Amino acid sequence: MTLLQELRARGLLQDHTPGVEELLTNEKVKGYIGYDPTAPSLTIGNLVTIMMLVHLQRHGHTPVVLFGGATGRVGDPSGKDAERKMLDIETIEHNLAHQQKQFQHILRFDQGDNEALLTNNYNWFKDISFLDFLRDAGKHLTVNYMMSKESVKRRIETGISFTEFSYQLLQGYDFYHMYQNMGVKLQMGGSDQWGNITTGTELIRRKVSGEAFAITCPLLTKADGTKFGKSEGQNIWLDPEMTSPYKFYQFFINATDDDAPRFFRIFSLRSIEEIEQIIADNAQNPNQLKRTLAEDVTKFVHGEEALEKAIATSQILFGKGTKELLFSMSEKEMLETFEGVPTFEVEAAKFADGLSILDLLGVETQILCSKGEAKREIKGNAISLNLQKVGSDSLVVAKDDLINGKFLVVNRGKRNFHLVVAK
RNA sequence: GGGGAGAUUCCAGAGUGGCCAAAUGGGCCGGACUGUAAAUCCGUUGGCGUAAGCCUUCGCAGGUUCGAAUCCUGCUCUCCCCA
Repeated sequence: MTLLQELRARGLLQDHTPGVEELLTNEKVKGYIGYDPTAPSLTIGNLVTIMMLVHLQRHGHTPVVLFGGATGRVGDPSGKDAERKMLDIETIEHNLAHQQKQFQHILRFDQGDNEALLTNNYNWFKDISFLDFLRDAGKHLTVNYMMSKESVKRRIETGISFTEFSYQLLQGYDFYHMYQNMGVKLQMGGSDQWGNITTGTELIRRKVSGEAFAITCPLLTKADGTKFGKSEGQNIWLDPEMTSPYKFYQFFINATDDDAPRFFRIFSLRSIEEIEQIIADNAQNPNQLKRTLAEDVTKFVHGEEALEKAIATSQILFGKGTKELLFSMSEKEMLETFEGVPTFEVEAAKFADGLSILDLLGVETQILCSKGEAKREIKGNAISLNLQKVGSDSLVVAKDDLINGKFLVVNRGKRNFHLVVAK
């Protein structure tokens, strides 16, 4: 199976330039994807294109990660309705360092003939003067050509700064530079990047009569049409400090049934044959499919050990968990189980003569925003303490309610757990 | 440059002197049903208070009034039309 066939089978192929198939069968190719350091961590949304790099490498080619240390300072208009906020340089450097670490878990950087490479376009842009750039890049493409791109057209009415307008030229220059200096012939990315990518292939053609190639993947959406990658309005990050492996695992468990097969094809490292087999076997059992999906991805991103913990926690919280079980757990077990569950500390003394449930929820912790909200939620039967529903907002939490004398498990709704630690 | 319209609670959008913490829809959150899913139905959606009630909120700053989101003045911003 060729790379292209594999990407297609996995739902990771939207579009490609002619001749890619031949290129990939005839030679070992270096292919890159650019990532803008606009956040301290990569997100699960980024993971989609990262999978393209993973498969590229698994097919014996060389994946190249390009960090937009320079272009991240400018902002890509693609898919944006409004001008983007600029980040300061310290933030960008900081983000970049973090993202770099994450890639080291995901791609293989230590493997002889096709180890992954990593570079930063600041390396070359920092030495190019504006005049040089106008001569070397700007001269070769017409404004008419640049304006014909969808990302630009969409913004012509509402306004686009010269800076964002120029973005495709910068990205195109990246491709050109890497083509010339690193032998990179392929650029991949989300389908929203098609315009920017082809600016690159065009620049390469015009400047050096070279031929470069592109592959894009569809933008991943959920069955309900909303953007993939957020949970309760929050981003799912790949950094375990920012999104715990438990939450990460839960993100997939909570996927809509209809999405599970698609997600599974995209994110599982299993062979496509095995994937299809598992999907077929679980046609009547979507929950099992989602479990397998969640396990595969969590293991891939966070490792075996983190996965085990995420599963253990999930089982206690959603499966066999009872108040009695919680009280039978040791302090160590508690901490391990609830690692990754949002945790709040409250002074132990406050429990000494009883702490009202409203103060606990709305004042002493940020589980809820206010006492008013706490009252509403309790009235709505949403709050549980140590896995038992709180029926009255006049409940007082005393020392005896603390597991091991220091823990409280509070949940709001059936999915949002919190750990309160008395200190 | 001239003329017009507008800025309301997360969003859209009612409200044109007291009955307005502000209709309705969407979203969010929650409940029921299920399977930690979707769909559906239901509830909630500024803060404090057990409550009566109090406090903050309708672009910003003043003013009129017993009382203003609603009236007046100035300011800022947005949109539309003409030039």
